[in-house]
Amino acid sequence: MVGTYRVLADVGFDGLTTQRVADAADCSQSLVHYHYDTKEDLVVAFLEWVREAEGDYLEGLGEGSAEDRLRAFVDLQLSIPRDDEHGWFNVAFLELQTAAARNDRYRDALREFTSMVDDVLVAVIEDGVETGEFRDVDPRATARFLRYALHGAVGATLTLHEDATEAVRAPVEAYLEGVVLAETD
Amino acid sequence: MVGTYRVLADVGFDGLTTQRVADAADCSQSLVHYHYDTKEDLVVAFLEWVREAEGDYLEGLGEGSAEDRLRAFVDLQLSIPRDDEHGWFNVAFLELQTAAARNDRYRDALREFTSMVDDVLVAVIEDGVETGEFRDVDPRATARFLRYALHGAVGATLTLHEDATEAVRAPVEAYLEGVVLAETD
DNA sequence: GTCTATACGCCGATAGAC
DNA sequence: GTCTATCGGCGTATAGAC
Repeated sequence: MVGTYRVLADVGFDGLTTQRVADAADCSQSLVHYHYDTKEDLVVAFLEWVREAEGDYLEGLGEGSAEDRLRAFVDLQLSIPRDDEHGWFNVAFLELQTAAARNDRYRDALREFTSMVDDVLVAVIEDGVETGEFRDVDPRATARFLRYALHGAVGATLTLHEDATEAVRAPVEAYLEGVVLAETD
Repeated sequence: MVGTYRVLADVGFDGLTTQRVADAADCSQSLVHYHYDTKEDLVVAFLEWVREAEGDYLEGLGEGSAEDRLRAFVDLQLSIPRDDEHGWFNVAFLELQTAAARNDRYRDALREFTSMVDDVLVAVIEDGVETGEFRDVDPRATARFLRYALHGAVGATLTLHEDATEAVRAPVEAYLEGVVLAETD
């Protein structure tokens, strides 16, 4: 699994081969097939393995107020670096998502990621609405809109090298203030 | 070029091979290489070819007021169908975008698409700001935020089969009313 | 321009020894 | 569990005839 992560970061999902995973794990290619019958099995197992780490990652939102946690989420998304191993792995993760369009098993596995994110966001927004920090927005719809916007920005940064993660900060702020956060004036 | 389009829609960028393009164009594989030295050349030429069609596509925004044209853009993006040839081609286009992360030539070609979209959107928003239909928002930042949000939603619909294009309509409307459109009350 | 034939490599997966 | 060896297939690209 660790080897798979490195290979994905190195050469992308497109370049993921059982031989490269074997090299990264310092074993023979056939041993990879001994543990995972097919390459598809390997990938699905990897996605389940990495999902647990993702859970911890989302814990990084901390405690604080609903507004703090929402802002922490935005920062977390927009702070994905472009040139280190983590960034390159995220590129591979985007490749995997497009592969999911034609592969049911990948799609099911990846949907659990997005629903995990949504659940966290929905909880934060519901909390904010209840305490009066936020306006009376639809938590689920707002969560998904925010997820899509940030995902789109991160994708453009990682793949097209747009300066999206910076450029989008102000508009996101405008959205939060104009639609989500309770008016303070 | 037409054959390439069909192949991409059929089997995706991952499944794009010179042999399949040859089959779709009803010629031999070597003839493809006669016209395009490498597969990469073929893809770059294809992207330039398809960009012209994209220009016409964006003309579909029509005339109308700035608000009408902005809404037309949103509808245009959110009405991409998931199961016809056009939808599958868009999936392949997403694959191509992720490939751009590791390929300079693809990246340059694709950036021209996004800057084309941005230019159209910026013009609409500038117009709206001038006429007073819109508030005094930053046209470029607003355009990109909107592009990212819609792109994220379309991507999730096409790849993960989320019902994003529907779910996002209300939040987008809330964004337009709460941030972009001039207050009418 | 268009073809057939082919070189050459890498892929996923399996067989079989240890 | 782990290895080496190997099969069959498909990928890009090229050579050379017409």
